[in-house]
Amino acid sequence: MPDLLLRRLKTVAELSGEDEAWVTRLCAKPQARKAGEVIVQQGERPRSLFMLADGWACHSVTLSNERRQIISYLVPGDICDVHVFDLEVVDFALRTLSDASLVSVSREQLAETATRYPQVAWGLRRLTAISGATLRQWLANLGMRDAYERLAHLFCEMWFRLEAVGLTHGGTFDLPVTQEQLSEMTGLTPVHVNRVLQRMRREGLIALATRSLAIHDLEALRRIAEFDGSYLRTTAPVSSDA
Amino acid sequence: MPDLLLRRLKTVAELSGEDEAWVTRLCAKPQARKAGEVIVQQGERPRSLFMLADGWACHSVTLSNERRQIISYLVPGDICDVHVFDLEVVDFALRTLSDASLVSVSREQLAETATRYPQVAWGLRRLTAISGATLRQWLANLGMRDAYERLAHLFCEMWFRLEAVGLTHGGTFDLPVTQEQLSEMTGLTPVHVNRVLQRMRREGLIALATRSLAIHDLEALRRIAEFDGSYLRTTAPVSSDA
DNA sequence: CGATAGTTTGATATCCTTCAAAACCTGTGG
DNA sequence: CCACAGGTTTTGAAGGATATCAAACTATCG
Repeated sequence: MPDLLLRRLKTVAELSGEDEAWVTRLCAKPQARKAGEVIVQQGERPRSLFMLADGWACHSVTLSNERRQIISYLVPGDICDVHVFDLEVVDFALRTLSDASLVSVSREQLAETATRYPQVAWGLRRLTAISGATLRQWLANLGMRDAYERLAHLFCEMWFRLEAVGLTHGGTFDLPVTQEQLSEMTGLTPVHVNRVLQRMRREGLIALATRSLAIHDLEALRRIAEFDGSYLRTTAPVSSDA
Repeated sequence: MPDLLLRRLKTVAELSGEDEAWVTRLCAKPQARKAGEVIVQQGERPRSLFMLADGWACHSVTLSNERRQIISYLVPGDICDVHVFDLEVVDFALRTLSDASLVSVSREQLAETATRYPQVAWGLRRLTAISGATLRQWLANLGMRDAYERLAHLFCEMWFRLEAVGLTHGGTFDLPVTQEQLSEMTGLTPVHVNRVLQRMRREGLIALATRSLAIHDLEALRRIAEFDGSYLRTTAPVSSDA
């Protein structure tokens, strides 16, 4: 919880002391939210930009008949959507998956960031670009892979994203998500997710406790999913521009 | 072909005469490409930002075993990816689907746009936001809908996107895409796509000629797909900001 | 300790894929 | 103008992956 947002930003951009101070100020007053709260409704006008300081959240789209798809999940250090202010209506909901802590950035603060802290702005752009890439990979995941591969891919991605913010401990990480929610992420049935998970356990790939996932054989998971994490782009940045 | 790019931009932002002149200049020298060419390879460093002046193109991701997923398709007036310059490597390929005409914008030109033509920059941001929304809807499409609904959704989307740039004529539009490619968009088998198309014809929803699609019952397609086009956001913009 | 949410199980139906071959176009060269 | 080549669409039969439904279990928490 000690500024994971700052930590995350620093993985994608070089920040000066002033930059850091500004970011710290932006993150000054995080709001606590309970699991399962709706932070932003599909169809609302954008009020502010959210960044996730702690906990998990997700973007989702809902159809009339109760069908719901999780479009992306957010872990600590992620920003929710930099483009919010560019459209008059947001096309997806933002919901917490676990108890969470959110930082809210106003339109004005964002504008000020752009003009006075270009490195921070650049970092935000890069994070945005990364979540765009993640979305594309996910689309590919749904389109090309079967259930087994899909879940393997998901777990690989989670592993690397959480590792980047130091949220893994010895092959294990917190997974505050039900199988039903995993099914909403993967476009599968809860029942089927359950069966695939059992298979993965039987094969010694993972172990799954109530709120945490242990990865026993990351290499195997990567092979199964043909996972190439380069889209998560965690290398140090080289240069910026205006 | 008379600047569809300009036309598209004007659907999302108010442009002054100078803005228009600048856009026209950017679009001065379009390059012609044949169908099926690879414009940008997965894994390349970004060289320039592409905008599609004419024809169809797509972004795609490929897995080793020949599996390929079309991540998004581009129609005239679309920009290919504003975030190219924010990452050191691009994570998806850009390919033409038909003979096409592409405008290429350099890093410097983009920077100049940002500093000297804020309205144009705003328009580009909005178009980017829209394609992000489109991507999310597509993900939802793959995750929640069956083959029949998926194709219905795709056709609705195509209809409204093409209409926005004046590329529909009396219920019909050019569709320079094989069933195989439709299958790569929807994550289905070519064979199955074929069967669903036949069903749609039998039901009087569409008619499909070699290179063009006639929508016979748009309302029915919308109902089937629960299509809500508001994410394509084609209303006039209200205000900008720095 | 009982209520409630989450996970597991089994049996059955369906959608979609796979493979392989046939039919159909469209453009090209003789 | 015909014939043929190559790509695209269509067809059929059969298998596999995933969904559906409903019930039994298992945790967790007040």
